[in-house]
Amino acid sequence: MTALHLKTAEIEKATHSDFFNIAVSVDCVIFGYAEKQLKVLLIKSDLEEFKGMWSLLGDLVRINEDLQEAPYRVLLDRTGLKDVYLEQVHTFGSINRHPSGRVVTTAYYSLINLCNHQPKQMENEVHWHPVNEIQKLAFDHKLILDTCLAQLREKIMEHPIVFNLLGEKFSLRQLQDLYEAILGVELDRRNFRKRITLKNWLVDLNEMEEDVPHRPGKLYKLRTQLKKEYQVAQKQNLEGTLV
Amino acid sequence: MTALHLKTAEIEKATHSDFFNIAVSVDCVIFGYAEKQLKVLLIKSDLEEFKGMWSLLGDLVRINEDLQEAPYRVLLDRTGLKDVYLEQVHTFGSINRHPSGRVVTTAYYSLINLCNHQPKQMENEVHWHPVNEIQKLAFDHKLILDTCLAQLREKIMEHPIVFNLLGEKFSLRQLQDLYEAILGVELDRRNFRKRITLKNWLVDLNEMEEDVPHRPGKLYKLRTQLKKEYQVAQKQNLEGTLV
DNA sequence: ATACATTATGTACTTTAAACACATTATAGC
DNA sequence: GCTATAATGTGTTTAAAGTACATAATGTAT
Repeated sequence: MTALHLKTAEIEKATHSDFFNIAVSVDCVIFGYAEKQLKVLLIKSDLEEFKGMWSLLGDLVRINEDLQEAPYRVLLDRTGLKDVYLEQVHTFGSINRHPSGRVVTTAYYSLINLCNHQPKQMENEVHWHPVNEIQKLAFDHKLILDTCLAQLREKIMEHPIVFNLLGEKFSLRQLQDLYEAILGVELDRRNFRKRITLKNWLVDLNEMEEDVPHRPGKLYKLRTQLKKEYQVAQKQNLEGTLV
Repeated sequence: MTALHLKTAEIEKATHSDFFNIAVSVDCVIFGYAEKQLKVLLIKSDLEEFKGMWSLLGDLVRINEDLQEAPYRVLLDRTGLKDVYLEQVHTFGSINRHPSGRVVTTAYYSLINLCNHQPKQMENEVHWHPVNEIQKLAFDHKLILDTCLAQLREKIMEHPIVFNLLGEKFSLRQLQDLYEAILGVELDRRNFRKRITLKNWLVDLNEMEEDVPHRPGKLYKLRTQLKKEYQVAQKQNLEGTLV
């Protein structure tokens, strides 16, 4: 008879470490976008075994918080961002994935608007890294990053989620640059425009780009309806620095 | 400073229950196919709180096994099947999802050939249930089932995985019945044939159905190449009862 | 033999995707 | 101011894939 089929009274009598012998953590692949590059927020690992290497932001799940709330807490603590877009991707649980003990970790990726949020990010050895320049990371975090990136790539053509990486207003060129940065391929400008406009995700703002060294493009925003559904207002920043 | 950033020496000094206070389990949504219905293998819950209700097959992850091995062990123990097709879907970790304590569970679905494997299944209050007749289950298992079914539905048109639910040889009608059972919709026979044959998944065996009360259809099998990639030989049964 | 059910195959129409051409509107240099 | 340049905005053409629907072929049952 296995532990899960014990009755409550029995499970309480059992030795604590019989059941609670694996730690549970979350790791966040925090994606940002700047300089036409997809970036990920990393922290210097302070474990001896991974001295000098970079790792994802993560933490143990607390006894009094839901699993799905843990990544929100990690993001709030480390970046000051609230209500970001988060998606669970996969749970990694190889025996020796963490040198300090048995830790099973659930990976989430999040999409945040890098432009609006510079202040808190540089503290504590936390830095943005271009995704395609990352060769290896501490723990199994490179695998986790690759898994999250693959899932992100699969999702972006069907669901309007990349707008979490952009400002409120953007041109189609900016949007295409973003898609190209994520997918790692070049896209045909005319076909891209057609695919996007057919999805009816965007609203033409009847405004033009300003201060660009070429012919200004029209500005668009994500439809309000979809914004509610797929995009999360970054309240903290909206009430502060944002337009 | 959080636990994950403690150095190894420090983590060992800390109280055990500071870190290992959440149990980790796996739950398996075991899909089978019979009588033109998609079925799932369930067990009678023996927890007081869910007396008389059905639940998924699951177990705590052991300290000396990888997370991804745990569902294989559960399937081997409960059904006797080895090398089945398994896919991780999602991890559920709400605080109160398990009445006996804090348990985070990772859900997997598996596809097994129900025809080849009758012997061990009936022991221990384990039964097959038609998926579309299931109203509620113990714990959050109905949510887990729905999540796995949704993921299965998304995957089957792009990846040749449903063949794990069928025997070696099958007619296009049998294959269509299976797709209809999984998707819960009726499909046009002629268009279905076209879509499947365009994918180049099948090999025409130049054999016909036998003992059917109508005109026999051609028999096909999954291409060997794909079988290696997506389908796992059910060794135990292949060496025993199977053709 | 005939009626009937099921398999097997084909055709026309629509939608989607890919490759490519051209006109428009701004900046920059002269 | 004029022109070259570079980016934006809008097409067309062609092929591929998806949908709706029709017909012929092959078996069983009466």
